[in-house]
Amino acid sequence: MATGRTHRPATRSRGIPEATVARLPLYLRALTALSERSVPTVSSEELAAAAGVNSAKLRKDFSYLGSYGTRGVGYDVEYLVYQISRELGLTQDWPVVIVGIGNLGAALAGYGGFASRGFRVAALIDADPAMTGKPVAGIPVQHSDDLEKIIAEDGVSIGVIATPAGVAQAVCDRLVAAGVTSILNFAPTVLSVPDGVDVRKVDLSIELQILAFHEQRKAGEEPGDEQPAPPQAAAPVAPPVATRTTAEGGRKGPDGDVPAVMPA
Amino acid sequence: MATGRTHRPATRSRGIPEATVARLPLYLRALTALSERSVPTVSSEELAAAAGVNSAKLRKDFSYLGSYGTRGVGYDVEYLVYQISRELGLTQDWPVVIVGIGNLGAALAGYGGFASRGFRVAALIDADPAMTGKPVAGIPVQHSDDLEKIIAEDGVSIGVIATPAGVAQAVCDRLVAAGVTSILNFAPTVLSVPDGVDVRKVDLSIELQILAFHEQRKAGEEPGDEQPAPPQAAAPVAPPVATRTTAEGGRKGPDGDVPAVMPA
DNA sequence: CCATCTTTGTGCACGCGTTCACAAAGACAT
DNA sequence: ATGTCTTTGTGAACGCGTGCACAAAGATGG
Repeated sequence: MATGRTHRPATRSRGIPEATVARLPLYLRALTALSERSVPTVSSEELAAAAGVNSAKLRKDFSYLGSYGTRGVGYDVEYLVYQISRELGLTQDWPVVIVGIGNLGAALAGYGGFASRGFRVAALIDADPAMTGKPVAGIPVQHSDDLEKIIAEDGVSIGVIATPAGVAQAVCDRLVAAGVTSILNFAPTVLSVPDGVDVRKVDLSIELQILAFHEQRKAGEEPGDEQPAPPQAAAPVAPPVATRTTAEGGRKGPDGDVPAVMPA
Repeated sequence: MATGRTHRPATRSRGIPEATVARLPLYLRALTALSERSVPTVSSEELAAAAGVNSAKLRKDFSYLGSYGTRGVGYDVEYLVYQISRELGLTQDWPVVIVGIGNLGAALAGYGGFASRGFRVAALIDADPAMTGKPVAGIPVQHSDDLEKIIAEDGVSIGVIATPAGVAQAVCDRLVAAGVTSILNFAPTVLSVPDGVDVRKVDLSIELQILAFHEQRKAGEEPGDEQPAPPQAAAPVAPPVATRTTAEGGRKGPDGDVPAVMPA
């Protein structure tokens, strides 16, 4: 879950469970694909398979939206697409600003997934004066000095942060002060925001580390249930004492950040 | 959570809870920052604040790793960095291949977060012959014909998919067949893999849609607890009944996938 | 050596999320 | 109409994750 809710009691009084909300986009994608193939109806079983979830879960998810299915038949594809779109707020236009037009920011600007679902890139913002005016993905980059003005004029409420970690919090603060209430953060930092502002984070490094954990476990299992990890109690593995834990022959974390070893 | 486990019973016999594993990288980052500032020890309270979590949760998380703290004092920063790194498997070298060197793939190739934590970009792979040999982020792109060879030679077990959705499953299949057992998927598709292979997905579009949902709710609340969404009970929107949901209107999306609104 | 103070480690309770399993609802054929 | 068959919608049980609150551990000072 590369996500990170920040507060909010839970799911709201009579609302839809958070876990369900997170799956709705998945269902929507599968339904849209069916819609394009002109499939009129689908059963929970079929749709669940397409979305990669359990059919019981899918039915329960839909039950939170209302009774949109027909027993013995299934769900009307078009109708469901509409209902989910409406529930997610995709029937309205959401202007989005992307701050930090480096490699990643540029990739995001050109990402088709934005435009295709009600999201509109209202502006690209970067602090580098050399970037100002330069078109990226067909949109001219604007200087961060104008951040507040841009947000106010376009009524932007969603901001995407693709800046270096060091300035992410500062950018976040300015976005929030300017009126943004939802933030998608790609910078590897924990952002703190006032109540009422939602933050979701996408962190490539974290995802990789989670994969590495499972990968390591897989490798360590085959041999025969070997002791997964010497509880440090003993003396083995690089007793935190002065060792150099390979994988770090003296490399240097670009943004300051090394595997690091340890003196007991 | 932009994540997506695919199977696996839960957390493994005597292992660490999945939720905890997902937070370890977060702690590691905070600890690394402290380490660079030469802070010797830190309390659960301080570290929790830095990582943006609850201190009780943090202590419980660490308890799964062992008793690495000292009551009345806190945790030894360097020692904890080492323990977490080891637990996550970051003390070893993980060669990674990135498939699909478009905007996103290039951004990933240049992302510092990779190299900084034991991950090494072993190869960049793209199907476009025009890309072959061209250096991206200092690494020459290789043609996808050589995918199997590359993976075998470098002993790659982690693959990153940054291709268009249409070919993601095919690429995935090839990666798995070649020996990759962990995949980080950026393509907006549900990948199906055999047991034993882990898949995590990062989907920008989904994250935005979740934000839009909350944003819409925030907007709809102020007015005075207004009915958040007409429950459709009424007569409006296309009652699923007879409505033949025709053989499709004739809408068309870029990569197959449209906002999809609906004939009221 | 004892008292006090800080901070960890964890037992426990609670709530969310998942899954099973089945009754109810409706389509469809006869 | 009636019966059969399919598929939904959901009650109930279970398990994981979270957070409280406190006892135990150890540091520190006298």
